Amino acid sequence: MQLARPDTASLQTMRVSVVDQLYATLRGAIIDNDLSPGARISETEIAQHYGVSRQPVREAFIKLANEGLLEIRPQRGTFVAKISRLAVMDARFVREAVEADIVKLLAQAPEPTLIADLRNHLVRQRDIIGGSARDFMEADEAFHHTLAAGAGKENAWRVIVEMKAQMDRVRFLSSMHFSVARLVDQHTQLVDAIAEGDAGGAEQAIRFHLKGIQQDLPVIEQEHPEYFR
Amino acid sequence: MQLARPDTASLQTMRVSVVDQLYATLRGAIIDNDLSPGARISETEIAQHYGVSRQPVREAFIKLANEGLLEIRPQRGTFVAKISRLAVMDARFVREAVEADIVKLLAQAPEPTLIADLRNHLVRQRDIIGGSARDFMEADEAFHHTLAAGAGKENAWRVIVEMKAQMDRVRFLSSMHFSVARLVDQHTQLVDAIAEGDAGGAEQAIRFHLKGIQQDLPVIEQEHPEYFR
DNA sequence: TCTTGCATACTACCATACAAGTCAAGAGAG
DNA sequence: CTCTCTTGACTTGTATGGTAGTATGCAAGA
Repeated sequence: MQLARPDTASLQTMRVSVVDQLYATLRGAIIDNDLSPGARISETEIAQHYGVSRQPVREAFIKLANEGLLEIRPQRGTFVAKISRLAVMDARFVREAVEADIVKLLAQAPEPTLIADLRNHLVRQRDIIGGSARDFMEADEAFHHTLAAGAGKENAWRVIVEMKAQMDRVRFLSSMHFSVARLVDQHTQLVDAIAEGDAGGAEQAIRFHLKGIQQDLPVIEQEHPEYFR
Repeated sequence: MQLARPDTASLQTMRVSVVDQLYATLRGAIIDNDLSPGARISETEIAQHYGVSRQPVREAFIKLANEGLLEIRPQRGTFVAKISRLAVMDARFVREAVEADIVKLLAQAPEPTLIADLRNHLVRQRDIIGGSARDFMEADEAFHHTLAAGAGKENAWRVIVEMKAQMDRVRFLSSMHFSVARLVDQHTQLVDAIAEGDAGGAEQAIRFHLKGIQQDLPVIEQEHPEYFR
């Protein structure tokens, strides 16, 4: 993975600060387990690797630490945060609470254009069945984002994205376990309930859907105990 | 407000980094409206004021910007974020969703020690009636924190704290409007419902309680339009 | 064998210097 | 007077140097 160098970067890309590029790159690497929980990384090392100074690296580190993805131990080093069972479960809890209220809102006043949009997502998701886990995770994120955006809760979506980061690390590790088809079925039930204006059914569907990780977590913890705190 | 200087700081206080001290100080100043929405602040200015270099100030700024309390405009300046009606409403929405699920959990298995703890909070809150708004806001925060902690959702509480920051700025401005007695009554109804194991009642109580800001917001926006985006 | 002291090589934290973008005031031309 | 351009004083972004705290390995001693 190569970060755009100042000299090679054109004027357009200069709009995005070095910090933001580093942040996005490192965040993706952590979630995709390219940087494994517990791994040690240093400001100097990353700075040299991408050909930038230590300062923007440091600031990217701070952002990731705020998100719970890095652990900065003063004068000791910086490490990819090990997965905390409690942190994942709490993230799941928050996400369920927020998304439940979102789909209730949607079901109380179903908009045909939104329903159509969601059904398009479902079609795309079915195409992915049997494909790569990475592709499905992206499609899944787009689907849930559409739900939040449809309810006019873009700011709430930001919260969910933060929570998702914790969960997605587990998701990625468990990508060989979960059945994409089953998840798409759950999405379908959710959309159906929203379309019918069945707020209770929609709430039940999303809550059940988001409880899925509760089954994966213990399995992953047993398979990769070194990734857990 | 004076930041501890390195030479005066004893060995114990050295544990807290300059960044964290600045962050806490500035955050409080913003919420208390000492730094008003739209106000311009610069890294250099703050650094000189507290006798530190620009770097820790900058990092504190970044943290506050991530929280939506500052707006950093590259090469232009840094400003206290104006209050966004949508951001406040979304923060309220997220908070209601999360706290609703928390109190449902509590009501499903009421713990006598927690109930007693909550009732102690209520007593203290009644003592504050007629007192300063600042005192009540602290007591209110402690009460809601006890709810989250009682459900074992400390990580969820962190999310709420972030959301609260947006709301508290409005709260502080509207402190001459709201009736502390009414809020304490709502807290009492909530605790009663939890104690009785009435999950539905507890949920209804917290949702109603947290909708209060919806009445304050338009009033504040009319009184201080310059604070809003 | 185990402990203790110390040299050494790291680390992140903070200070400082430089670079680059923004904006407004003012000089100068029309 | 009005418009344009330039200049310079800001701003934040990035680079680099210095400092104190921490881990580690080794040597000396119990």
